Amino acid sequence: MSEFKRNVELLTSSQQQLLRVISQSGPHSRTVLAASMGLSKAAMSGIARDLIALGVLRETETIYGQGRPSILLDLNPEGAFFVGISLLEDPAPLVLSDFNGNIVARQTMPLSRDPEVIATLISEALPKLLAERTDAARKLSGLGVALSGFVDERQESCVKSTLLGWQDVPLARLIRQKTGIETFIENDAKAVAVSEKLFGIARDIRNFSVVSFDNGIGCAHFIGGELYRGNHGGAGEIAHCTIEPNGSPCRCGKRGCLDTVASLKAIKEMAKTEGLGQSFNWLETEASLGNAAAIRILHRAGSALGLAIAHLIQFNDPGLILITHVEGRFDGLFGTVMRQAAEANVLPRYAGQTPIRTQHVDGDVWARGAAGIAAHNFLIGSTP
Amino acid sequence: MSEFKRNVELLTSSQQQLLRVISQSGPHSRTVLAASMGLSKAAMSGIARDLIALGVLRETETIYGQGRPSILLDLNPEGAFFVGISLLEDPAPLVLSDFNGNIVARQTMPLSRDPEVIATLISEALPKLLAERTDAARKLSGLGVALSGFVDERQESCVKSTLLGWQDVPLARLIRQKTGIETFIENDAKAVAVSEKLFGIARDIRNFSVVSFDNGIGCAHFIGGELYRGNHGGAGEIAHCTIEPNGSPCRCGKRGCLDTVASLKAIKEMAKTEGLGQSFNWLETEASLGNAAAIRILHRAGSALGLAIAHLIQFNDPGLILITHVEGRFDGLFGTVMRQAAEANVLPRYAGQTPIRTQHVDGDVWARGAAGIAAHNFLIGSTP
DNA sequence: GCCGCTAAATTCAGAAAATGAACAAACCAC
DNA sequence: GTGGTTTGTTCATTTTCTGAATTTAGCGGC
Repeated sequence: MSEFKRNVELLTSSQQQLLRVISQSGPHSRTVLAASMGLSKAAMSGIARDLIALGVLRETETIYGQGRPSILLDLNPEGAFFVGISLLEDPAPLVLSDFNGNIVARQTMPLSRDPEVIATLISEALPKLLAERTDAARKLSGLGVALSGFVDERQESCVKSTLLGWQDVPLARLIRQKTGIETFIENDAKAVAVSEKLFGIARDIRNFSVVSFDNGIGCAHFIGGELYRGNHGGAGEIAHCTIEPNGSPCRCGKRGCLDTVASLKAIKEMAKTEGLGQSFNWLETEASLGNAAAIRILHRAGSALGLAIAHLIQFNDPGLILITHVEGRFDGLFGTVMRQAAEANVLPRYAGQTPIRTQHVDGDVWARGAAGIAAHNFLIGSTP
Repeated sequence: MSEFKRNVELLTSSQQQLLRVISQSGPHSRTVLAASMGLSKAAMSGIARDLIALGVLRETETIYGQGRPSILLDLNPEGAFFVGISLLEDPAPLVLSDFNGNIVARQTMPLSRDPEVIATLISEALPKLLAERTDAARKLSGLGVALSGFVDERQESCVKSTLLGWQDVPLARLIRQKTGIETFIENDAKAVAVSEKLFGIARDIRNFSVVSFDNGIGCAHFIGGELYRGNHGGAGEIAHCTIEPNGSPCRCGKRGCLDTVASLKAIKEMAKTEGLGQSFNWLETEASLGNAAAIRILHRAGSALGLAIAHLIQFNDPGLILITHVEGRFDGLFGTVMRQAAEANVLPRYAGQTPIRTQHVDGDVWARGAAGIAAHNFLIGSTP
């Protein structure tokens, strides 16, 4: 299966640096890029020419100003392709993604809890996935896997996954051995953040945090244009920050975690114990009709999430908070209270300074994010 | 006065990169450094030779293993000198610091609120400071100023300082014009963090946070070996995170900020309203003797600080939390409660994983930190 | 105490990459 | 058009980096 392996070492360190700068700061002209890399225009000219010839970069927009117009250089969406796999669903989706995050092929495979079996299933599903786009297969440059749990700093081993029942499973190595493709694994929320940085709304923002709102609450930070994983790979674990001191017990062993109040799962459970319907949207509708219990639940959840986001802003001063969600809505009571709580609990001089965006995403976020992890390593991981 | 200006441009970008890597990751052998910079041992050999000849680097420890022993390369403390000035005290201290943070000369000057006057006072005090060590004066490579307030991302202008009554004051430019020395200004807590990274306990830790416990509570993060300033220069503002929802009003306009409960000033004020002595150490003594009011105050403050630190750990997963303090103690009730609260409010699997160290520092921290800011820019700021 | 063994650091010719200055290209404003 | 302005390219020169061989400095076994 090693015919899919692409030789990344063909790129010089300057070429890699250029890709890194573009992926971190967005498209720019040769002159700007040269300056920001500390190189001469002459050098940049040659590097850009080579990367365009290789099909990795391309010229996009032309910016007209005083003198000769400048031509923006950007990653060529067709320049490299990545496979992304999500282990959060059964069947597990496999996607083939280009450099813009467009999904050009899609497959599924059964989910297993046995790492060896997963590696085998992937290596069996890959030919089917790649058969749809043989041109992309030749430019395949990496494979990423998103899972729920903690991943070590090398993005190689799953340190702990409650969902999968794993502890210290070197999944990336197993898959790399079976497929011959450069493989990295990552926590689900971090994968989504990478995907938003490379493909989404956060393209040219160097510092931002993504909060993924789902049955659990995940979070990941980009700092200085790179994914910040923390010293033990645990950066962004806002779900278990104490938001209601002496609140309800959490499955983590503490009390009053954000997860027990504001996650979709918690909201649904609170609704259930109040004898209300278990759909988030139904709750929102009831709240808008004046149902006191629904209002109470959504208000409590929204304030909790808003307070956590306020802490995030106070602590890290990001340029953007991006809340992604598959289910649910942020245009009702929950979203309004969340925004109000966030505004009310940051320093007044910072209130309104940090945009909080919410974004509805489809069910392929995790797989697309996993592909993003591979792309991020292709771009950033190559030269530290 | 430009005879003090040192030409940094004499260093090639590889030389600067080497200094940066050493300052971020601590001393290492040539072979390790070559690998981590992606260079050949041959290239490293030459670069190291040149920097040693320039007096910027030096060989320190010899590590014996299998084969030829490796020799660690480290910054030469005598390789560059920096001036640091603190605008937090009156009179304002000026220190001349070497690359190890050793203060080799010290002066004071009167404090003013007029930026022009400050620049003039500095340019007048400098010759006195440098006269004590003419050898160091020749190697002077930068000047840093620490102040209480917000500083812009270029470390050039003070965006806002309540203490000094400033708004958008381009202090660094003024000082640079008067003295001819490369000048940077910085927030007090961030300056302390830089100083601990370059000179202190956090030398070879890439990700850590410093909490400065004083009349106010400051905080700054190092991420990826570099000071993280945040998108508006506000990263680390933990003092105004809401720790007691609907708590006492804070001077910032919100309620229940950490600052209103756990700062030295807040503790003293709470003691005052309870009719107790106003010294922190006295409170600790009383608490140990069973004084209920003293216990209550210290317990409340300690839990609040501990909770904020737990959030910090959950959000950013740093490799170290370093609490610096000039006054006060952390070996009594306050410190114990703080540690317990911090442990109790992080994910159980992370509890105990993040060391929390407390460190008593002398009154020159701010000035030394300011010198560190200059050194940090000399090392890191040169090539982004 | 000598002989391999290992790994760090150095040397040096050849290869690779970056520079600088001059130049071509593309647009705006008048 | 024509002058002004800024981007991007070309190419000989200079700087920097690499690769392989070599030297250096200790370790361990006998």
